[in-house]
Amino acid sequence: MGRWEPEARERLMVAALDLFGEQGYENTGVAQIAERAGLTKSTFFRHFRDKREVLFGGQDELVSLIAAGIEGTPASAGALKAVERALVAIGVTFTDSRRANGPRRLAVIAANAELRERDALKMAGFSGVIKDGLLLRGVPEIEAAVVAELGVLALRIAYGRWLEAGGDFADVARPALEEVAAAAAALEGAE
Amino acid sequence: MGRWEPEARERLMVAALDLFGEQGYENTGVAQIAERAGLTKSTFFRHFRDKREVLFGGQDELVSLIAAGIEGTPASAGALKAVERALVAIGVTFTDSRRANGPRRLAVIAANAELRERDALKMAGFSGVIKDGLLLRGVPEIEAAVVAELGVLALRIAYGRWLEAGGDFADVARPALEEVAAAAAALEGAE
DNA sequence: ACGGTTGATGAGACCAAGTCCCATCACTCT
DNA sequence: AGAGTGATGGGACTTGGTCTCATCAACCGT
Repeated sequence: MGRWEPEARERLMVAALDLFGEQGYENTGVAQIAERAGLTKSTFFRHFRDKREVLFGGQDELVSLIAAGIEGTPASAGALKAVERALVAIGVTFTDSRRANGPRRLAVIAANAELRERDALKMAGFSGVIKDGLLLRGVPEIEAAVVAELGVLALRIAYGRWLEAGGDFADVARPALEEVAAAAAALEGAE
Repeated sequence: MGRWEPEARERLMVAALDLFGEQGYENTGVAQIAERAGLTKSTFFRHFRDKREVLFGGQDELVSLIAAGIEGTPASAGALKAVERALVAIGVTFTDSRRANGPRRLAVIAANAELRERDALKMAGFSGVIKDGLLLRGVPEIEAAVVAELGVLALRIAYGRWLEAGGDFADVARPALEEVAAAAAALEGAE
């Protein structure tokens, strides 16, 4: 059965999310996920490097979009503007179907330390691309690191709001970044 | 042999770092680490929840110190000042022996995705305690998140400099936080 | 000195994640 | 039809991680 059925990857992701939600991430075996998708363990690991990645697919695409968004920003613009363009750029991947699964996905990740690890690394990856992109534009080291962290924070905030409210991701990303930047600029000195 | 020898945990950490450096993290088995320490696999997992944690011990202590550092800051002080106190507070754990192993440890972590994941989660954990501590002080949500991220960034920067230069951790942590805060305050708007 | 208790360890069975290798089947092209 | 291609099935194998039970040294009270 199921052999050569299209979208094996999609089927695996759906099956995994369903099972994780029903019985928890740790109580769900890879073989079980594959079975529900009409496939086998071998095929699962052909599509995903490990069990976690079935929940974190598409990161490479986001990284590319972020890098492109920064690189495509006029050299005259500031670092924050470049990050804003990056956040807007990734909006194209935030589709309705992703939004539908978002809350379940977040709940599963929040309930498991192994998945939180992967999520943290994913965010660190975003931060890294942003920082590297800014360094290429000549932004000083510390400023690049600061803006990268603030950008990722804005991304997380915007993602949460987008899951709740829907609509165009850019419409939540821009205000989120502005709020974060405003909070940063308003800080009093530490001495 | 080696039964009841003191500091089994220490011996395991040293053996692990040695073996990871010699032959890589992935080519080193838990049984091998335990053997070099004169112990067994069972005992290894009694001291560390998993293979990675042998490189990340002491996080709980840091988290406690951070929380205490923030809580012990006068309510009149700003968020940045509380974070500064937290960074100074963790300085007591940065001993000479830790500094001696630091570079090797960083190299091993950098070379392995699994370990980078754990490291990223560790940093996210720090960020979380800081943020929670600031929220308890009445700092607004966004500002707390911003300052927490900046604090962790300063922590990473300070740790790198401390590994190079040595001395009192507080003497590198304070300037690092000031630089980060200054870079954040100097940002131009995103519009 | 003796026996019981405690606490860390040893030993081994066991499960699941992840790797490898090879056979198989559907589809395509010539 | 026959060969090639690419995704899949299947099973052996390694290793991280869990669990249970036995063991042994130190301590403690009588």
